[in-house]
Amino acid sequence: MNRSASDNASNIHSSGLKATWPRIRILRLFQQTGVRHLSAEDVYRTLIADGEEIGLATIYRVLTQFEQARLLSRHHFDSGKAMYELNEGQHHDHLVCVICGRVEEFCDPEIERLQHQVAERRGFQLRDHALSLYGVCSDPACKARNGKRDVDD
Amino acid sequence: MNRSASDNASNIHSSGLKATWPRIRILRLFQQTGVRHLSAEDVYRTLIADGEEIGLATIYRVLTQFEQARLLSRHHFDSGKAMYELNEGQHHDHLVCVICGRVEEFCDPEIERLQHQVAERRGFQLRDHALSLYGVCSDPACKARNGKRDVDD
DNA sequence: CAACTTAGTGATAAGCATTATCATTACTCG
DNA sequence: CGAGTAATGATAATGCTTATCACTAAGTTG
Repeated sequence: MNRSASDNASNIHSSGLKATWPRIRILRLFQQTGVRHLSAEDVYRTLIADGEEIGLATIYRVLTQFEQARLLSRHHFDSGKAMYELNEGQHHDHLVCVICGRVEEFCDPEIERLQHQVAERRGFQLRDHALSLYGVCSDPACKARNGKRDVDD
Repeated sequence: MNRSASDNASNIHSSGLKATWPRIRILRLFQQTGVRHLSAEDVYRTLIADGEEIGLATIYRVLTQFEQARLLSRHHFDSGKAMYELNEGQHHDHLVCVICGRVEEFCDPEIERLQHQVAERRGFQLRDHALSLYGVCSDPACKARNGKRDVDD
């Protein structure tokens, strides 16, 4: 726990940020194995529940800084709230369960290739891309609560 | 203009909604060739500029109803505000210019197929999917104002 | 190591897109 | 046409996020 704190300190430092307790605690939370995708509110509630004293404003500020520093990446799914995850280099896309909200990741090189092809054909210089699939995940509880509608495509 | 108004009236009617002036005006705006993708604010400002008397609350209400009636479809790009476009049946994805905000559409059956394949493999029952490519469009003005960073993938 | 300089924190207010409320108005159908 | 109900629009409220600002703490210098 102290070891990972110092690791984080250097990570944070090398991004040009001071290694303060709130930043270390936030980064550590994302490094813990468990749920990979967290909203600002999620982070806030988790840390408060852990007995930490931290303000919501700090959470938002630090998440933004970490995103700019490329320590985290931000995604906007359909929920209206931004979700953050640890940036571990390789790009990937998301499957979002419309029932339980769980997020799975996937990586399909062929889709990536086709995306670049489309952009090139249209004369777009690609900067970023986001692919999200929404559906009912494999959890039996979600399948059970599954309503009427099916694929929209 | 009157002809299209009555066309709209029946469109709206067959969705189980009363054919009121605000609804007719909003639908007509989307049917006019021109910019296909509009935010609630865009719709509001355009109608006000046209001398119409309409409230912003009505815009939001009607856009939501039209989306549920499948007359329009809604997209969340990175801007934070929802964009609406006329729903003409076939699914497509979007290229969004990060400089001028223009939205182009594309349709790639192979990407669609691969998306379904991914969902199936993960045991997801697909409901919806959204693919947006962000980049600098082919407009010379946008290319000129193009900064440093390149593809992130 | 102590004073210093500046960045960081947290409570709270403000901002922006969107939704809810509610009295007034306008469709529709008989 | 007139009753009944749905729709409108002004405004208040909500939810997420960013800005403000006095105070605290990190890192630095003498």
